[in-house]
Amino acid sequence: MTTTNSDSAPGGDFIRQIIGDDLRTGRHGGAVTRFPPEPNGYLHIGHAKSICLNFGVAAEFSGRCHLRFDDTNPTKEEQEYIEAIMADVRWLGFDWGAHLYFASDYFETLYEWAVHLIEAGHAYVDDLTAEEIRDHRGTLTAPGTDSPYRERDVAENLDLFGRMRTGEFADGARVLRARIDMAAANINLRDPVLYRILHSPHPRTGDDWCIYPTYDFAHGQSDAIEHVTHSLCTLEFEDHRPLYDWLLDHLPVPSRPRQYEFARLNLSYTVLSKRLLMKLVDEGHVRGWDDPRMPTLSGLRRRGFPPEAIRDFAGRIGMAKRDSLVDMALLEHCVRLQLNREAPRRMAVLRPLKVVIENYPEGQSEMLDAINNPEDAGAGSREVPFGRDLYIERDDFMEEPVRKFHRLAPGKEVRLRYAYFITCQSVEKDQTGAPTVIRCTYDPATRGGDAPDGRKVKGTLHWVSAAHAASAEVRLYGHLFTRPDPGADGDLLADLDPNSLETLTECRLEPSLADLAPGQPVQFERLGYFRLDPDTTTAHQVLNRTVPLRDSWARTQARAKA
RNA sequence: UGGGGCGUAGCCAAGCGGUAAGGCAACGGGUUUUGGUCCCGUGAUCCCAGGUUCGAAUCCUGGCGCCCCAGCCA
Repeated sequence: MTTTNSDSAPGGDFIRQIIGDDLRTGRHGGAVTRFPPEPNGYLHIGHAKSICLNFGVAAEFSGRCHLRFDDTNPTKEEQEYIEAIMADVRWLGFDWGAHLYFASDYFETLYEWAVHLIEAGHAYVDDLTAEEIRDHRGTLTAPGTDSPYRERDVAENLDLFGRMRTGEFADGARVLRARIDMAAANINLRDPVLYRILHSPHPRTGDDWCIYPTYDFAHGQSDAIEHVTHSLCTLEFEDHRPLYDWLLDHLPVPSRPRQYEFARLNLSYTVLSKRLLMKLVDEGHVRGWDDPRMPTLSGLRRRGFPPEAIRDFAGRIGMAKRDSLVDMALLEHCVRLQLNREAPRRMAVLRPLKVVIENYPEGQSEMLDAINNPEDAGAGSREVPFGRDLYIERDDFMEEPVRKFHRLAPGKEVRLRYAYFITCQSVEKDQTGAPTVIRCTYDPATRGGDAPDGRKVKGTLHWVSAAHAASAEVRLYGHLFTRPDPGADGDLLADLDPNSLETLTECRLEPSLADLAPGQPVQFERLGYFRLDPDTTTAHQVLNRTVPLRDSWARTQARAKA
């Protein structure tokens, strides 16, 4: 038995327990799972939970995991999504090897099996309209009534179904239905539709078909064809399991998969529904599926979330059957954990405030050593230029410091990281009273940041040399929504946070950042983790803030205000 | 008043009749040239009520609450 993370119990979650039992008792020789996306949108972090489960289980139980597209509805599916989904799964770190499949690969077999059902009297062609079928279905508490076409004989059903295939009828004119029980308490068993007429070209099969199987008629059979042993899906399919089993019971399938359901992921301050995400994109509330505020894998990737962090997150949230709302803070924690290990440190000033070191010679500069990553001795160090004119963060100066403010203020001494102790001598302000230039003196004896006399300073500030700084645009992201459960009051858009994106255009970076590589995460000391955005050009760097560093000072201040 | 699920700390989640793991968050403390990281510490009797048992979060009965299902979507 393998445990992937510290918090999983010896037996693993209920799914791993079931699979472990099945292998132990010899029910199966190995575990075969599948991740079955419909190519009608982009993958989001909820899918990542399923991907990590399916591929994870396969790896842990020496089995395999297939990537199978559930492409049974050509009116909603596109090649663009197929490619994006494959790229996302790979990026997340999983490999389906040779096992790439499409439900559409099985259309011919599925058709033959439909004929098999008809011949056995288990399916019939129904001429009722969609509305009539709905009316005949009954309600949650009242049984349905049989369609007048339910007793058609086999020959007529066969003839009609064949003519459905050849394109003789218009969309919606007829459907093929399973002949089960119109009075079943489970509505999915009230003669579910198996095939519908859709004169629509398919991304994979083109114009070969004008009838397409429904999800219910394709999924379980596809599992069986691929010899999937454990078909893992979300809770809303629980009601479909009796139908899943019924179909396998009545068809000459080559294997017998079983379906198990787990709770889908809900994450606070965002939505995980392809429909709602598409709405945000279509209505322009975000810039696209890969907007860094989106919970899509492409959005998280652009934002700078490492795939390792998402996998770690998937392991930590557990796997159960109860509805839950996972705290976004847990995801951010996983991101920081990973980035703290791997991201080299740099200095950047997001909201610059000019500092002049009055006793530092004009025109002079020097190089100072800075450690690249205190968490990784192998990361080495670099040189950072220092000079008379510097920039510090506006937040790091207060003319009238509040209690416990450890940063720069008139008369106070602080350390400039890896540089010198400086003391604020005077402040220049504009008409509004906002500081424009801070005049300081430095102590040459504190080069590197240590005072030989042993004196201490409370604060250490990041800084950038004005003469050497590069300029950049930095985009800060917050939650897309203002509340943990957006839309709970019925109006999703009303819960959008208008301040979820803040763009800063006056940022100053230490010169070594000029050759930051595209996929390279970086920590700006005291600020957070950042990564180049694809909007970057040779003339203009754009960085995304992946996630800020934890900031206990900001928390203390917020508490003081409240 | 139909069927299917689920109820353990603010949020996740172990537990599988033997006396409530762990993570996140929060709060306190230590280390610190990032108010970062790291380290230490602080919280529950398990939806409710009965019952079985030497012993119940775990078994039984009855309530209560929440989620899903009436697409020719998946």
